[in-house]
Amino acid sequence: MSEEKRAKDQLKAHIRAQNEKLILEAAERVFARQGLTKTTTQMIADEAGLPKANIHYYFRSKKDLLEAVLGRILALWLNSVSQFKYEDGPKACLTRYISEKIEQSQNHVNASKVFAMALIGEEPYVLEYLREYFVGELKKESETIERWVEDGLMKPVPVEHLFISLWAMTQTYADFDAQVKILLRTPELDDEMYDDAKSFIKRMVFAVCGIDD
Amino acid sequence: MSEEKRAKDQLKAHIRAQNEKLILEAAERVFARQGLTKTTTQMIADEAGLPKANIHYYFRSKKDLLEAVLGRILALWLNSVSQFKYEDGPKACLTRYISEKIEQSQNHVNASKVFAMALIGEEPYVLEYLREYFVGELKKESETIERWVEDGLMKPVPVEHLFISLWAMTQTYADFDAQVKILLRTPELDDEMYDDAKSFIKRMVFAVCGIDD
DNA sequence: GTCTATAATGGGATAGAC
DNA sequence: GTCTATCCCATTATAGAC
Repeated sequence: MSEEKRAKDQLKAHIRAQNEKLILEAAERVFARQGLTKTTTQMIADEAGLPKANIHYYFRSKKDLLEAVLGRILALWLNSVSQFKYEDGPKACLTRYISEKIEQSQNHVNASKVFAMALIGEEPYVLEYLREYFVGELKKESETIERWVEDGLMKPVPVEHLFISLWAMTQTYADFDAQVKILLRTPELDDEMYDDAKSFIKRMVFAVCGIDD
Repeated sequence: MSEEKRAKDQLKAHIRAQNEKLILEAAERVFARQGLTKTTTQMIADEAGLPKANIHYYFRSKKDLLEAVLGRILALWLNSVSQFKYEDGPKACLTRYISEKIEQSQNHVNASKVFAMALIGEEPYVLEYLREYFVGELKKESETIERWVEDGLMKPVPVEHLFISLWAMTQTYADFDAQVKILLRTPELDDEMYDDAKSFIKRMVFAVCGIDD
């Protein structure tokens, strides 16, 4: 009997995990397309191919669902960008960082937009995360950069403003892709355009840091 | 009689102009704080100190009101940034451009946020404007830069990406000020911080363009 | 031109049958 | 765990008195 129960529980857990994933992915797409408030649970249900009541079965409220979506994005953000390693030196680390950030914009447009919307709307959930994790990350990176500066591997730069600029320049290709497409006169951004963005941003950053290109 | 009528009309026009301005300014603030969709006409009415029906008297629909707000912002955007002049040279023009863009972020935080929200939400009204005016502006600036490059006053740069980066770096201080404040560990952005941003962005741009600082 | 009261709609959430 | 039907509330918009 207890074995039968365990099997049932496993099945239930599996169904739950599968449906939650389905809903979260559908929600991310709809939130990105429609904006956080304009999005209705009905739209998410339609996108997921489920009746609306099921959305509320898996996520108590729309707010809970949004926070779950944001949670996935924030975890992704934290894991998809490498930390600086002193031994690798500024050129390799900055190259990798810029490449990864642009690739993030390229491969996770929806996630980036939802994050941007939440940030511009000052969602407490996102601000809390920034305070908790991002400030700490930045501090580590700053210390590495300062050692590079001391050791004459690069010129001194205001580290906070450098990172603010790096995020702005890389994420703008996802968040404001509509504007970018208009300016580049293209219906879609292709690999070459992202590569051009990467190269240009690297050139700027290397130039200001006094790193030979 | 016709004179009396004219006087009345003038008064009416004055009242209309005054109230429209009051509503537009209130709406910009609320749209920036709450987001475009979360904002209700009731909130705008409260912010303006008027009953809700008056909002609809002056602006048929919420959509009309949003477009009127965006219209003011777009006009401001177009007028508050100087065009490049060949004779002034790259250093003076880029300096002025960056300063003006940062000052725009500093002095019109709400306008910048509403614009960003409309852009991320791909409001047709804003996209149309970008296609109509911005692409043309950019083309003029590109031509000037290309002449500077030909005449050896600066190194060649991919002009579209340069402008995308310039807008991203300068507007991020308004649009994502919540993030900037967290990273700079400050409750409010002060003049000194905006000056630091200006200096750093100028350094980056001069460096990549090969202009002596 | 101003304002109260209300119509009309749409959306979040849930009860309860299956 | 799924889904239909429904409740309830917030919101846009307007009618109509002043």
